Amino acid sequence: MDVKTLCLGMLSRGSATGYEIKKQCEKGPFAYFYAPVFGSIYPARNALLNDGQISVKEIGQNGKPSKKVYSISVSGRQALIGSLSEPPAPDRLRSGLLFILFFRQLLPAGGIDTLIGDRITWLRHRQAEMVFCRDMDMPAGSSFTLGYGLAVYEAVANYLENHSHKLVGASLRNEAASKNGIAKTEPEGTLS
Amino acid sequence: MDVKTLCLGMLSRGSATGYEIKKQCEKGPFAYFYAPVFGSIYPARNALLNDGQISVKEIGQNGKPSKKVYSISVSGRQALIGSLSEPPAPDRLRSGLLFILFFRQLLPAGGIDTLIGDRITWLRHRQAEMVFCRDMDMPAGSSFTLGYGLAVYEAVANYLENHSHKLVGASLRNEAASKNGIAKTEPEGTLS
DNA sequence: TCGACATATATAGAATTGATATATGGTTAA
DNA sequence: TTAACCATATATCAATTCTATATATGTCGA
Repeated sequence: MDVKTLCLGMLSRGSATGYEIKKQCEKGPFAYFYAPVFGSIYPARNALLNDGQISVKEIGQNGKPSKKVYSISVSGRQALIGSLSEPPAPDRLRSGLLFILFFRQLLPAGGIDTLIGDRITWLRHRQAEMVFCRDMDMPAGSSFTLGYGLAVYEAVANYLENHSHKLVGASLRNEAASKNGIAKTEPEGTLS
Repeated sequence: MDVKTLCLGMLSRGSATGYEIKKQCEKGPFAYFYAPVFGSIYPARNALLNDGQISVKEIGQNGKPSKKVYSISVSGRQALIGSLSEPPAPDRLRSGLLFILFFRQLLPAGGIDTLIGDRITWLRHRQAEMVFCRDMDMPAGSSFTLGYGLAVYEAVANYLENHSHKLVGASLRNEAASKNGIAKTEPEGTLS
């Protein structure tokens, strides 16, 4: 699913500006699975316009910069259905937090609990937003992906809450040991 | 965490070829959070070599194409620690499967259960691989991220197993209704 | 009234992906 | 047996996507 397909998907639910497409990607049932940046959305939207898969209607807003409201065309809807019919690419994730936690033993112990605590706060906040919109009237696909995102956030928040003490404890022990010149208390972890 | 930092992280655990870096990213406790492609790893590795953050030793393998084994340098280790000390960027996810399921009402009902079933099979397979390597001796950071990945896979597999029937049911009802010319049985779902 | 934030668009340069190419040896199915 | 396929190993290029930045205006609170 590339950015062009994502834009078609958003516009299949109703006409919108590029700005609105981006904002819709960041919240509600759509929030969990992909949120491209403006630098991706605007060029993709232009390409779709050139291909005739969407049309535009400019709306002046007395003084304010004018909106450009885009609508999906028949050929755009066909292209969307074509993309949806292809087998999905594997999910792609990049987590900077997990990278840091993985290499925790290279860092001083302080700050790791804050890092994890901040993430838990963020996750709980998102959950609250998502639960709020769960009550709304929506198609089965939307509520399914919303529930999926909620399930992941719940699992991650619980995991962090229940297991962070091990990580923090290991860091403190490691730090104390190295200060006293004692050999490290845990294995290296090498490429096998 | 960019690809250069990822390479430094992998090499901090022991010397390796570019090929080995990629393979290590795909399995074990590292598997869950990022796996760049060769096209990212080789250029990143070249840049690190030019910067003096890694060094190389070419090893001929009678007949076979020769290996280039890379090792992290002191400045590379410092750069890694510097990157690890910066606050992490937010996690980034792109899920083609969720995109398809979200727009399920645009597709024929057939095939959705297969799509979900295949994903469950894949998740259970990965879980088995990860549980296998959980028994090994590893630092606290590795077992923490391994457990994190396992928790997410478990939550997702369970969610798919317990909720896919709703999605498939809605699809079948929708399809039957549209064949009979009856108005659709579920809301549109528009941009608010 | 000054700074921060939301609405709205846009682009250039950097980073990353996807597809493809090369080469060899081992395994597997026709 | 021989062709097809997979694992090891490297590399590059075009297309895609991200990061950072720029512009413009209205609103809201300090």
